[in-house]
Amino acid sequence: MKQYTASNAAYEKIRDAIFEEKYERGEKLTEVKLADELGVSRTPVRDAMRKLEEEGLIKDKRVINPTIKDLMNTFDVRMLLEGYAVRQAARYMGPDQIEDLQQCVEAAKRGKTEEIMDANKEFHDIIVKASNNDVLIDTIDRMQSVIFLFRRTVVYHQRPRLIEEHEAILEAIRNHEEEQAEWLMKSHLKKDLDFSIHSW
Amino acid sequence: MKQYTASNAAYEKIRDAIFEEKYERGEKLTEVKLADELGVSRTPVRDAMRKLEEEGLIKDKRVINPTIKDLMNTFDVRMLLEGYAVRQAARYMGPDQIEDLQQCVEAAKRGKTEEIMDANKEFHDIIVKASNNDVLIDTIDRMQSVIFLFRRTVVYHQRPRLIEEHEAILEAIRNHEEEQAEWLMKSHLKKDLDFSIHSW
DNA sequence: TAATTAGTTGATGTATACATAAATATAAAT
DNA sequence: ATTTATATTTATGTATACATCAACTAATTA
Repeated sequence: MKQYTASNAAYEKIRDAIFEEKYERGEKLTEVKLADELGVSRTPVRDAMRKLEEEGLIKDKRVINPTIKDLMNTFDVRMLLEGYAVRQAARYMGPDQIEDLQQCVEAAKRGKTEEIMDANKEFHDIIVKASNNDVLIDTIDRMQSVIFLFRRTVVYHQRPRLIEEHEAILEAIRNHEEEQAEWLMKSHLKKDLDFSIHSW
Repeated sequence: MKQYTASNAAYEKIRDAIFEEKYERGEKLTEVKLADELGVSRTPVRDAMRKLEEEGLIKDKRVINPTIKDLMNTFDVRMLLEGYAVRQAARYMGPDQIEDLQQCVEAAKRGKTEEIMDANKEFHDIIVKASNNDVLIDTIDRMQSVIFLFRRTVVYHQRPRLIEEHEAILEAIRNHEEEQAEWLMKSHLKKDLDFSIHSW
């Protein structure tokens, strides 16, 4: 269970500030300055910064400024892992989980910006979980922040054909077409990558 | 560049103590006790423990006790990532790097326990680096500790046919046979996994 | 006896003070 | 003016004190 410690609060605040570009890319973050801003001591700030270094949002005390290559690297790994995950999904997923995926697709069709984003994220999360591999799940989880940082969410939520691609993946899962599911997932992620790069 | 801070020293000592089973699997590690043993304050111990939690050697303040499933999960991810890496190696590696791999194989043939282990580790490291993907490199790096913890090194260094398998992979790389290299790497890792499980 | 409560111990979270190291600015010298 | 050396500031590393929280023990009561 997640606790409400000053460290966690600091972590979330700093992370969100980075997402909202309150701190610029490449900007040096010092412990005292952050501690002052957040009204806590340096100790929880250090904890938070360590966690942020883990997920790659901070590097050498500076807000990262991901390059195109960084993003490509991230997506290459993601394609491998989610490709595997969707294969497992196509093989083992039960009707109830498939129904959950269906719900995500529906929700993304109806909803507004924020909800669309959430539903699409959930779609991937469910598939990743279906891998039933904690190492894989954790690895993908750690990459999310960098992806999120890179992506301009305002633009991204209306990426063309995204929902159709999810639907196609869902169909492949439903029909237990592993090979097809993997291929669809990989090309889906490839399009995500290209879109992210070009809308940059 | 790595510094000689008390935090780093604490990290290495605790890690090695876990490897040497000075702390039992599942044992609860408290900050004060470790601080006393290492002759430092709690602060660097906390830093060290955080780092160890990152790489999965500690979970919830306890030394992890990896299950067979944990190991299988780790190897499944490793197979995906190193499979990809060796493909890149087969495609792009230059003669000098191939020579380095050759040296690893030679060294493993001649050397003694410790050197054999190092040379074989180095063989994989070179291939992983050839992926030219930092995200992938970091991900594999983080998994090493758990693999090392699980493996009984005394037994492992004499796993049958390990060197021959490395040689076969090297040949595939030399001949730019991507598909073959990937297949060989994956079955090589599969055998590693099986050996680790059965010699348990 | 089982269960609840109070009290005690121990562990972690947080703030702060001090020490060391890094970075920057200032002055001197070529 | 550029470099070298020195001084000053600033940031980080480490120790320690205190506060809070959790775990355990003992005692009281149903």
